[in-house]
Amino acid sequence: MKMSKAYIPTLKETPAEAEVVSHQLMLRAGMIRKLSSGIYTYLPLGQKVIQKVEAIVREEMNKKGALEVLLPALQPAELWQESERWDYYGPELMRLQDRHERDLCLGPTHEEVITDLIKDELRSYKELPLNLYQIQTKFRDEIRPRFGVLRSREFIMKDGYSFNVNQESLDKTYQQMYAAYEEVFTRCGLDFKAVVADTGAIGGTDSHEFMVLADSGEDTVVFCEECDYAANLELAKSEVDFQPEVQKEAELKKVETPGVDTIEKLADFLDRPAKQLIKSLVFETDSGYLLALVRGDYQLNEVKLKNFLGVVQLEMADEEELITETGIIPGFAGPIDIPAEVQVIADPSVMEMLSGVTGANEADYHYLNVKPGRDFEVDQVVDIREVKAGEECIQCSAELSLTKGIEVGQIFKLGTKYSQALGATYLDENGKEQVMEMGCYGIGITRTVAAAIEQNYDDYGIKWPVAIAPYQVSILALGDGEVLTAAIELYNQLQAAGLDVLLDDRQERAGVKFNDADLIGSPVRVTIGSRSLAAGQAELKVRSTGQELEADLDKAKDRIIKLLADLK
RNA sequence: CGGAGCGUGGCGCAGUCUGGUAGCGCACCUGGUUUGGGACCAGGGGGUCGAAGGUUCAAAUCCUUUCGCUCCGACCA
Repeated sequence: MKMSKAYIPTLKETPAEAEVVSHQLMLRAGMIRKLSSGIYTYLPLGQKVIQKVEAIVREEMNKKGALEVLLPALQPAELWQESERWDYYGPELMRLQDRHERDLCLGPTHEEVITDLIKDELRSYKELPLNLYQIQTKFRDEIRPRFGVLRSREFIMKDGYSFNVNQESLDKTYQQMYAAYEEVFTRCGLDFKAVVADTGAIGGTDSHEFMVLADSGEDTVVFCEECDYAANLELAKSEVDFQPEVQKEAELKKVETPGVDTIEKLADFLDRPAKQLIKSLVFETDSGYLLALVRGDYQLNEVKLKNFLGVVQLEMADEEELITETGIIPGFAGPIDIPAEVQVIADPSVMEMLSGVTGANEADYHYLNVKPGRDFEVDQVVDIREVKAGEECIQCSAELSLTKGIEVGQIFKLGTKYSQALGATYLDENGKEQVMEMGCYGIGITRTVAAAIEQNYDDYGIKWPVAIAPYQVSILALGDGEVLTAAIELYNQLQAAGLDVLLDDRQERAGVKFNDADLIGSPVRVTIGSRSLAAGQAELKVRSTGQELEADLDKAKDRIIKLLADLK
């Protein structure tokens, strides 16, 4: 592509609205423009990168025998009511009505549609397993779109769905997809980790997320320094010795603690470390109130609690209702002498305490010397705390670390959740009707593009990994006449060799061209000016490493091809 | 939804407190000089000041309502 003919509107200044690097650079490099909150237009350069990522995904999916389909984005409410997600999915689901006032939604994911298709078409075990995928725009009415394309309301996603005869077959497909995902993200040049993940609103049993490691990530990944254990913080477990150091049992004692309604204030007020306090949090569930206890120095992990309770929604109790209905006062809540109907769930970290501190369920009072079992009973002891860095790995006892990640893909074993609800069954060898086992496999295409930038940039712009660079080579013609002729000659040679090449043939000063080239971030930059031309040479520079070298014009093509090959 | 902030030419902003001819930088167009890391000179085009209503002789500026956008939080791929 010649720059003089291209539409790549680069920006010198960073738009004020862009907070994260990928958002800033995608705007500046002329890849995207915002239409509305969380809704973006992809300009030619952005579209080209998307197509590169899609091509890699297609290849790897096809290699595993998955088949591409195109599914409706607009879907009838009935389908979602059948799977009960019309209610469960919540306000995130983009809903609308047609002129007949029929309820519809814009698909955030396609389990319902695909299962509906399959249940009518597939009847025999002989036709299974089947693995279908789609790459298309999906919609989520995000509460707060942010970070540009990383969390938008409209985004491109690859979603795959497998239908298997049994668990064993599903396991096999799942493994294949896991392998395909590793291949996809490796080929995209990303530094990533596959981690054990929560299944959330999609549901199912096993799940892994593929996380691109970047500081701007919204997820926290827990991983072992020694073995292969890696999990999303939402699910991560650790080994911890909760034996209290020098603590003695003593008689329960109520003390006045005016205005001390947080763990921090309490630790300050009593001059005790948080680990000697018990944090009590009150939630509202379908079956009433629930008191969750963790040691003061831990954070409650709501996902763990939700999963234990088997609920999708979990709300902190409304203060006023809580006080009138149970007498529990937020800030001074505790497990001692609370109404029997309030369920008490404690983290193991609490149970070993000999002399803790809890709220007294009375404004401005706490209990000292609290001992679980003696002073209060708990209904369940469950791991509901958030893992902290430095704790022991549950697999090998080595130290755990935490890092930030951007989720670019997730795979699930759905089991029979949707096939059951929507009636996707088949006849087995014995002519008996069986429910299909399903799996689903997603990759955020547009998010992957942004994640790649989050991992590959410097002060001057993007440093594209070769495989997904919109153009592998940028040629800067610093002049016209012979210089331009030589540049076009090399441009033609490289294109003939199958490369995507961007030729800067604009009537611009050198500085402008250099800066745009750095911003757009082609892996290899070639400069041809009167100086180098006089010597019969072109100057090559590798964007990622800064490596510079000169090549004779007649050998430049081969040098460039070799450079690119080495970069992979 | 709670908290904070912002809407002035394509982009970045000043002007708003204290009402009085709508400005600056970048970008864009024309001509000239320049030409290896975002040139210079001269000339030029482009703005319902987010929208509606009100106060006033007079509103970007004051008042009311409303819409949009961004950030923090809850939530989530």
